[in-house]
Amino acid sequence: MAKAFECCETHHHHPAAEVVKNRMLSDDEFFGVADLFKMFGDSTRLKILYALQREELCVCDIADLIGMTQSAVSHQLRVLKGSRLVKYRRAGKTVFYSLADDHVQTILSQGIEHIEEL
Amino acid sequence: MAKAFECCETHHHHPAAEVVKNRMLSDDEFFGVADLFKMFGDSTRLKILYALQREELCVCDIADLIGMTQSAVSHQLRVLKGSRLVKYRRAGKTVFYSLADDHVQTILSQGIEHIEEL
DNA sequence: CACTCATATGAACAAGTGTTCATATGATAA
DNA sequence: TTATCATATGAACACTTGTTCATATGAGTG
Repeated sequence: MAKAFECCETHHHHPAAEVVKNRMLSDDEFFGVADLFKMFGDSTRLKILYALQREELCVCDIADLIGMTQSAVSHQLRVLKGSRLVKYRRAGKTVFYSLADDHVQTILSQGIEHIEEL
Repeated sequence: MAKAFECCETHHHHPAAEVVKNRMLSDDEFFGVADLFKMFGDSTRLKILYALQREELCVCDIADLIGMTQSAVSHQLRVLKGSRLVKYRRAGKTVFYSLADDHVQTILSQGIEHIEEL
C-alpha cells in the first residue's frame, strides 16, 4: 500500500478521500456529462425541449411558442442537434424537430421535479 | 374557441402547437430549472458533487482529489451552497461539505448514465 | 426562370462565467 | 498575544455563450 493520501502535505485527511479518489471518473467523462447538463442550463433550450415533449414541431411553431426569434431558435436547435438531444425531419420547406430519445425527457422531468419541490 | 394559433401570420401550423402552448411552464419556472442544471454544467462542480456522493469531505481534500486550487474549489462550493446542492458542517478549522439531499445524486447519476450509454 | 417562404448561418456584440492571485477571516495552539 | 492552518473572498482577466441583424440556402410555386 502506498502512503496515506495527503493534500496540503502538512496534515492527514479523511481516509474517505482516498477511497473516493479511486472511484473518480476520467476527465473526459466529467466533461461529457458537464456538456450534457450545459444543454439543459439555458432557459431557451429548456423551453424548446419542453415544447417538444409531446410531439414534433416546426421551427416556426417553436419560435412563436416560446416567444423567441426564428434565428435564435434555429441557432439553439443546431446546438441541441449537435448534442444529439433532438432529431429532425424535413417535409418540404418545413423542418420538424423532436426529442432524440426518452432520456432527454427523463432528465428534463427530473430537473422540473426538483424545482417544484422547493 | 379563439382562432387558430399562428406564428408568422402567413400560414397555419400544427394544431399540436396550440395544445403545447397551454401546457408551458412559467418563465420563472424555466429559469429556475435552467439555473439548477447550470450547476451541473461545469466539470469542476461535477467533480465536487461526484466526490461528495459517498461521504462528507473537507475543502482541502476535495481540492486535492479533483486537482484544483483550494481557492477555485472554495468559490465553487460557495456557488453550490447558494443553490442548496451542498451543505456544510464546521469542525474546528476544518469545514466539511456534503450533498444537500438525494435529489442531487439522482440528477448526477441520470447524467452519467446517459453519457455512458452513448 | 424568378419569386416566396421556412430555415440556416456568419459576424459582431453584450453579458455571464471560472480561474488566478493576493489577501482576509476565523479558529486553534503556543 | 502572535503564529499557523483551513477556508473564504474580492478584483482582474480570459474565455465562453446567447442574441441580434443581415444574409444565405434550399424547397416549392407560378
